[in-house]
Formats: sequence, C-alpha cells, structure tokens
Amino acid sequence: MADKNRNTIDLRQVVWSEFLFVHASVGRQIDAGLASAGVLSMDWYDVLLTLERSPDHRLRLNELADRVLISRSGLTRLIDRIEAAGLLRRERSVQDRRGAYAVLTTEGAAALGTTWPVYERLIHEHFGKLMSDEQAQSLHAFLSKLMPAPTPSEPVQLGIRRKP
Amino acid sequence: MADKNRNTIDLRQVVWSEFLFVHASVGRQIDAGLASAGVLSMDWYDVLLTLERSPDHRLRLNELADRVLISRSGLTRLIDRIEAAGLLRRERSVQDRRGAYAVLTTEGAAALGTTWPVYERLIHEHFGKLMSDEQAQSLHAFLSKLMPAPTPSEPVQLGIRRKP
DNA sequence: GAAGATTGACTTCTCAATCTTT
DNA sequence: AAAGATTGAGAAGTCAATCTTC
Repeated sequence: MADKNRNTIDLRQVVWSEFLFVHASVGRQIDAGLASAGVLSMDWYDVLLTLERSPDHRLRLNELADRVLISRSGLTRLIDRIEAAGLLRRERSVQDRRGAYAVLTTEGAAALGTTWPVYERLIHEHFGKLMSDEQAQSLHAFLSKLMPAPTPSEPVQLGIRRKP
Repeated sequence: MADKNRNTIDLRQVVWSEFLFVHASVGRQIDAGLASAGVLSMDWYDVLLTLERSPDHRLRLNELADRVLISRSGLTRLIDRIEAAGLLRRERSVQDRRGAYAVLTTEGAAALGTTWPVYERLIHEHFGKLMSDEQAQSLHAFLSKLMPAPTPSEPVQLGIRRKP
C-alpha cells in the first residue's frame, strides 16, 4: 500500500466502486432489453455461446462451470433449465462414465442467432457507444490481465461467426 | 450500428464480455477475502457506507434502494437482516408516516471501520494493483459517464474519511 | 387514488452431503 | 479414496399483491 493516509482519495478505489455500480446498472438494462425482445438472457447466452465455440459444440460440465463462473451445483440447475427448454442436451461420456457433456442443439444454435442482433444493439446502446477508441484499448489492456489465459486456437469473440 | 459485418470483431464487445467475467471473478475473490476475515460483505458495506455519507447518517429506504441498485422488496429484506445484526435501525418519519429511514448505529459505524482496511487491501490486491495510472484515468473517464449525477456536496469516495 | 414500504409466492444461487464411477 | 455430478436444505433476490398513510 503506497499511501497510508486515509484521507487521500485513491482513484483506483473510486474506479472499483464505479465498476460495481455500472455492472449492476448496465446489466439490468441489457437483461431487461433482452427479456422484452423475447430472446435469451445474458446467462443463457453465455452458456450456449461457450458451447458453440467448443469443439463439436460440446463441453464437460466441469469445464463449463469454470468458464461461466458459477458453482458446480449452480451449473447443474442452470443446465437443467436450459435442457428442459431444448437448447442443449446432456450426454454421458463413453470413456469416463462419471462425466457428462453439455451439447448444443440445433434449437440452441438458432436461439443464439436470434439473440445476437438484439444483444449487440443493447451492448452498443448502453455501454459501447459511450467508450472512445482509446478507452476501449485501455480497458481491454487492463481487463485482459484479469482473464484466464485463452486457448490460442480460440480467440476471444462475443458474437456469432458466419461460415467464411 | 457502424459495422454490418458479423465477422469483424468489435473491440467494445470484447471489452463487455471481459467486463462481465472480471466482475464475477474479482467480486468472488474479494467477497471470499472479506468473509474469511470475518468482516462485512460488499453488499452490507455498500449499504452502511451510503448511510455513513448521508446527512445525519440516515436515508429514506426509497433513496437507498436507488443507490445500491436493488428492488424495493429486496431492500426491505436486506435491511431486515442488517437491522437484526444491530448495524442500522429503522425510524419512522414524523412528517410523513408512510416513509421510513434507515439510520446507521454506532455498531454499524464501527463495523465500517473494521471492514475498510481489509476491503482496501483486497481491492488493491485483486484489482487496483494491475491498473496503470493511465488506465485508471481512462476507466474513470468512461465509467463516470454511466454513473448517476453526483450531489456536488458529496464527492465520490469509497473509504472512511477521518475527521479533518 | 397514489406513494412508501412490506409480504407471499416463486426463482435461483450456494454449501455440504450423497451417489456413481474410476 | 478421489473425481464428477447431483440433491437437499437454506439464503437471498424478484414480481405482484397488499397494507398504511397521504
């Protein structure tokens, strides 16, 4: 701690409190926008997109829990709901019968496609359009330090990639 | 939307997804650190600090709900718990007997004081120390655009201010 | 009737315990 | 016994309905 004087306002602490507020505020607005458009919520989108990007559109539940930052038991229940909606299915692993995969269904892929244009607009509206190019660079440089090391073959991407 | 090509990766969208992940990841680490130190959680800290900064250490529940971004009913229950722990108390307004205030207690103020050094260390450890000065400036410039207009008499401040 | 706050019913998350397979 | 996933019990949030006061 470089600064022992409590009266001095540390800009990084201000940034942290703004970070918390903005996450809550913008997250609510975007989820409300998605709901009123009748498309996927951010949570479901995140799970299904993670599957879409994985080899064979499938992932071990364990792995999925780490990617979407939810507890194991929380994931089991989230997967239950998404599976009941038909957007993914579970498959038991053949080699290791303890483990299960979540696999994206055709309906799930379709839901991603329907959601993305709406989500994209909402991200821009409530978040992106207020950011200058320099701010975007700077934010990315900082936030990426707090991200898990990405698989080199799977670059970061939020939207749906068309077939080339 | 300036860009109609879905294949083009928009940096702002990447920043949004990093923003979500980092919030979840760092928030968990900090809350775990607070819990293992036996001090207030971020939620409780946020409520009590908001009271501490308000005139007479009190605020209408309605107002409080807006500041901490929680639904009215959610706030009622959160306040119930904090009140049961003795860190604040409710007071009925005399002029308008529909309304209630939440008022910080001595115990609540003490809890803020105990929590802050721990919280400060955790913010630095998991968030602040990874941020350059330029990044802090840049982040603040962007995030403050998404914050509600501050009362001029109450500047943004996260920690506990000592009496001058 | 409208405003402020609370309550009931429901949803979703978490931890700890459990079950199955290795 | 350990790993992977699920289940039970409990905590905490939301919406819609309700109660009190203006």
